[in-house]
Amino acid sequence: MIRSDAVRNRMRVLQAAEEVLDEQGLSARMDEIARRAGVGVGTLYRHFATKEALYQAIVMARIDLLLDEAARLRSTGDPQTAFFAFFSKIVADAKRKKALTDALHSAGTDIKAEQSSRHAAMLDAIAGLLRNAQNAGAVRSDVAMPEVLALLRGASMAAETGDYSAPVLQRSLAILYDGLRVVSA
Amino acid sequence: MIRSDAVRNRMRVLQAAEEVLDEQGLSARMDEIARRAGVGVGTLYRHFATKEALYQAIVMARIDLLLDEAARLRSTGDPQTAFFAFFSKIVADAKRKKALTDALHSAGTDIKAEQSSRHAAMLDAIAGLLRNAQNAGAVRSDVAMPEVLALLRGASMAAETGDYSAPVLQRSLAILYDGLRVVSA
DNA sequence: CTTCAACCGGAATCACGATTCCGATTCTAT
DNA sequence: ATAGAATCGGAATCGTGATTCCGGTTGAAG
Repeated sequence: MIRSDAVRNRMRVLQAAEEVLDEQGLSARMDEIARRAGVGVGTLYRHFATKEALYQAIVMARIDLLLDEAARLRSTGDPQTAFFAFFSKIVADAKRKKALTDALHSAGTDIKAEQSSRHAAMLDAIAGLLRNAQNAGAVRSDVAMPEVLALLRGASMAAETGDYSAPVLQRSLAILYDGLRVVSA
Repeated sequence: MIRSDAVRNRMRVLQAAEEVLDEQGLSARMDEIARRAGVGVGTLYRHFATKEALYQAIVMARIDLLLDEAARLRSTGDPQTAFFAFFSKIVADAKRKKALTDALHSAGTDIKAEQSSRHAAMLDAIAGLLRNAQNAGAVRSDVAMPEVLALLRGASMAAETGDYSAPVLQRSLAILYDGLRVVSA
């Protein structure tokens, strides 16, 4: 039988970790997370063997939400806007929830199994939206995934710094989107 | 009288620091810099009171080079391309020489006197090139500095990760530039 | 060729967080 | 109510890298 307090604490830890990681990114301290969860660090470590593991859990949950959103956009919205909407969604997420960006992209480094599967799913989702948008003539046909990912990464990272206001970010994205649509020059 | 060996060592330290910081960014270790300079850490610290100070020295030197480049472009090249050339120059610099990006931009944080003067000069240089480009009709007139800085920051950060090949970065910038030129949508 | 202040090298010290350990506390089952 | 396994809390421990210290060296001046 699983102890009820263990369940409660795990939930608290997860919630506190999400808050703190979103606010401070990877540099957040374990103490802070434990304190915010009203729990000792020992408890925190019993639930998540390492800071990295905790981080992964949070990030993967968030990626799942994004994947849902992608699916929704693919069916609901029209292909003309779905792609840009999802792009914006990711950037907005990066702005509010720090430390998602690197995990979201991350080329090399040490990727675990589950993590890499989410990663692949994410790439598929983006590729799908891109293809639809291109078929619908909403995005120029000469852009491929690598460029899109690089641009997405840059936009996310800039947003993550928190140095730019929402309107400025909005205008920046608008410029970027114009570039993705344009055919001539 | 300043000892000749002291002068020699200072130069070595500076050179080694530049190499190491460019390769590894802020996370470079002082030991490594000292070793690379063929000097003890003690010597390193006599010349630069802190890692931060050393970092500042390197970054400011690099910013000066960029400022020279900006001046050259403003006089030599035509306004049509000067702006984009400088933008690319900064991004290329970020790719090769890591850990310049944050210092180059950096909104809040603790800025020292000299540092902030360079920072202001940099902003002026970019603003000047942007204005010229807009007057020449090379850049849409409805974009302002904030957006440009945000885009520059994003591009620099993405380049800095080293996850994207030169061709991909090139294509990404091309898309961005198209967005900056476009008038319609 | 002395002298000695400035300069060196690098071991020792500090600082800061992550992670471990273990006695004290609960839960759950009987 | 009671046992005892699972779970707690948080002090102590580790690891990593920046910074300090100080006995030994070395260049410059007389």
